[in-house]
Amino acid sequence: MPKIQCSECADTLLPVRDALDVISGKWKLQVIIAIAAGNQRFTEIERSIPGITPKVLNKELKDLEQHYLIKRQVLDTYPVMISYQLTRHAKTLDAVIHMLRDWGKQHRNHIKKQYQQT
Amino acid sequence: MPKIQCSECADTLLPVRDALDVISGKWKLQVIIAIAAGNQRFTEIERSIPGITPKVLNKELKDLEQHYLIKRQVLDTYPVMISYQLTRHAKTLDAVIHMLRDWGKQHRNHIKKQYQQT
DNA sequence: CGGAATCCTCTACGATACTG
DNA sequence: CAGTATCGTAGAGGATTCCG
Repeated sequence: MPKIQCSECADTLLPVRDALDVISGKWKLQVIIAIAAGNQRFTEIERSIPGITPKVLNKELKDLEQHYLIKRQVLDTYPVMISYQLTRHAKTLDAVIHMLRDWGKQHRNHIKKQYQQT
Repeated sequence: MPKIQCSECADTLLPVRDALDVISGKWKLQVIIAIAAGNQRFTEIERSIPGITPKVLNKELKDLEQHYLIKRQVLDTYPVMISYQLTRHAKTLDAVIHMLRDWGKQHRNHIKKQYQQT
């Protein structure tokens, strides 16, 4: 008999899953960082992320837009240009990213130490 | 020409990726929570997580052990029993999980508001 | 320029059954 | 009890080419 059913922690699991959906995957974070760094146009972003293909970038941009993390803007030029920019909502991710980065570093150190001991 | 190359932020990307590797995926967090909740034995954990199969649980447990998040202990009984427990290192994940949960909640609210406006 | 179309591979995850 | 073995599926991501 299980001591505690996990159903009660849906209150934790669901939001965490929501958050992870937004930032996990191979490219999402790199795209966010690329735009945060000042790259606004499709090709600009594409070239700032080595290895990404236009198809994948396109999909990531759409995903991020659906999550209201970036805004797509059609510039009235000829030829038409597209500008992508982070929303205010996207900036609230900063703290999360920093925390993940710090824990990730600590984790890697921990692993290394354990490895040296054995 | 890209304004800023993403290579410089490997210092962020790599640790974040390390952290995400540990907690992303459909089951990792549920397993951690199940063990934190007091389930120690394989079958106990299995029954506390609806829908998980032994094969998948086994893989997750091995992954978590490799990351030094849980410890596998063979109990000297007959028949032999196995006990899984969180390490001290695993507890350092708490802050990360709470942050993800909070941001996830806030994110869901944000989405809902935007949806109502349109 | 900013994509869309097509085809492909690889890994996470699942169902079911079996074993020391 | 604590797993393995086998088979199968879906989706993420990749390579290449083409389009308005």
